[in-house]
Amino acid sequence: MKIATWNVNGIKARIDNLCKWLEESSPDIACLQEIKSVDEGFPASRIEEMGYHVETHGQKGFNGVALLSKVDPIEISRGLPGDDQDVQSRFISGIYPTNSGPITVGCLYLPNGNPVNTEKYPYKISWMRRLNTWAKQRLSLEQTFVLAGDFNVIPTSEDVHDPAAWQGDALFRPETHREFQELLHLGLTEAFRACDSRPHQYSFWDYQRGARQQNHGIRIDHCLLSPQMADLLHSCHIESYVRDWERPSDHVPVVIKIDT
DNA sequence: ATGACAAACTTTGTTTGA
Repeated sequence: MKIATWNVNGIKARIDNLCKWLEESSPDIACLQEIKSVDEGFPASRIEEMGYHVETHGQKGFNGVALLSKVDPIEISRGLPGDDQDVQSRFISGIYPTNSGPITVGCLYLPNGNPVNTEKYPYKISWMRRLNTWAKQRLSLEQTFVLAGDFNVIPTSEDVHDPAAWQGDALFRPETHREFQELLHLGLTEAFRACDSRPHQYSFWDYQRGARQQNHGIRIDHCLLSPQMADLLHSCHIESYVRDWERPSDHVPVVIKIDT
């Protein structure tokens, strides 16, 4: 089965591209970020007509995440636990039946964190610690899960065109890398790197400065797998051609294939 | 140092993103 993550940068502006992509790529489960819509404004019916079940966790104007699936979920949970004051819609998780038993899919839009000298950066770091707690709890139960989404983390210098330009940026700071490594050290597998050792494979290109044409990108959309999920991993690839469609998102889908 | 592009709301300017 195919599980995909894609930051669509606005569902209302991207609905045509999304339907075209669902038709062509046909993921079994799709994690969407930055839907930038409240739940009532999400164009669910067009997606349902294509045979997908739709679950959203929206917000007015920005953020917002959604889970699309060919099979109905067993259970859906909205929001990342650990901070009752956090009103930003950045996390939704679902449990889905497969031939290999139930799997949990966590769809996340991790805070960007810039500018780093504002409250936005500590919010990012505390959000990463809450995500760590979420993962640790499920690892202790030996659950089969994937955390898929826009992590807003450039893992290494091989995942960015110009590392020097990103020094000090919230996506590339040592403390950000430390928190990302903490997640990996729990025993999670970063699917793309487990499958593909080539440097400079990107999932985001800025709209500005001809970044796509010059391949000035960054790899910030990731799939982190629990050991039980990593055992099922068949492959992982980035569908970068979607960036060249009319009116594209600045992110492209990242897809994992699982042997179930 | 920063914001050349895009999306959505606060709508003919502003906020946010990366």
